[in-house]
Amino acid sequence: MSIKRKTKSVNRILSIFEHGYEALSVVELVQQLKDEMNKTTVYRILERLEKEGTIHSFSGTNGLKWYARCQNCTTHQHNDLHPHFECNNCGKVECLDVNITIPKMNNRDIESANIMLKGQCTDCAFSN
Amino acid sequence: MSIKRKTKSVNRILSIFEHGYEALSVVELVQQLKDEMNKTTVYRILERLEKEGTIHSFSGTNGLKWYARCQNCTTHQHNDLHPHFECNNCGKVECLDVNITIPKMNNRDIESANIMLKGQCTDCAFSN
DNA sequence: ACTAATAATGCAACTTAGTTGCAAATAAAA
DNA sequence: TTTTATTTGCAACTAAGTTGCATTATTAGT
Repeated sequence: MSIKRKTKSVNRILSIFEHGYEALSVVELVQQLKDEMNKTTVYRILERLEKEGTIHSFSGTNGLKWYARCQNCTTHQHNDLHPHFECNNCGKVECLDVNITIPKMNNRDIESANIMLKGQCTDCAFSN
Repeated sequence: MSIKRKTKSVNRILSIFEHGYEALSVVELVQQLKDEMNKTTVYRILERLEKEGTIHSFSGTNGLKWYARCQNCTTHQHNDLHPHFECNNCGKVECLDVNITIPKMNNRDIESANIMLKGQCTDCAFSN
C-alpha cells in the first residue's frame, strides 16, 4: 500500500529528502525524528514512499538500511544499476549518477545489482 | 589476532569452506553448527579466518553477513572488486570470478567496492 | 459541516543478528 | 608434566527491525 494520505509525518519525512540526493540511514532518521514521531512510523512511511517510487533503499556496507531520493529512477522501474558511495572519512553516503557496466554472463541471468563503493568523498579527498 | 591454534572447531569450519567457493551466511553456519559449538565461537573463528586471509566477508542484500573462501585474493590484499551473486530463486550466494570496472571519477577516490548482483543462477535459469 | 469508512499512528512487546565480559577448558611451548 | 596463552561456552546484553492491536486523524460522501 502506497501513500494515500498526506499526514504531518509524511510531509516531514518528504521535506528531509527534498534537500538533496544524499542518502540517510533509517537509524539516523529515527534518531533525528524521535521527538516528532514513533520509530515504527518512520519505518512504515519510508516503506510506503519506496513502494510509491519517491525514494529507494539499499543496504550499506555495515548492513544498515539506507534511503535516498530517486534521481534517474522512474516510478515504475528503479535504475538498479546505479552505485552508492560511502565516505570512509566522514561517513556520508550518496547516490552516484554513473552507470556501471556488468559484463554479460552466459550462464547467469542478472536482474539487479547493489553496488556500494567506498573511499573518500569530494570534500574529504581535497581537505587532507 | 589470527588463528594460532588448530582446534576442533576451527578445523570443522575450515572443512565446510573447503568444499567450494559458495558463500555461507553466518546465520546459516550458526544453525548448521549449533550442536557442535557456540554461536559466539562461530562468529569469532570466522573473524579470525578473515583476518588471516582464508575467507572474506561481505554483506548480502538483506544486510546479513556472508563469508566465502578466497579464490583470487592474496593473503595480504583482498580483491575487493569481485562481485557476489545471489539467486532470487534458490537463495544461493556465490563469488563471481569476473572483474567489474569502476569508471574513474575525477572528484572521488574509490578504495573498495561491494558489488551484489541478483538474478537467476546457472541451475535455476535453465530449469524454468 | 457532519458522519462514516479506512488509512495512519503510537505503543509495547517481540524477534533476530551480532557483541561483550569473564570464568573454565584446552592447545602448544617450555 | 607444568606453564602460559589462546580459545571456548555461557549468559547477558545491544541494536535494528517487525508485529498486533487499539486509538487517532484524514478523506470521501451526504
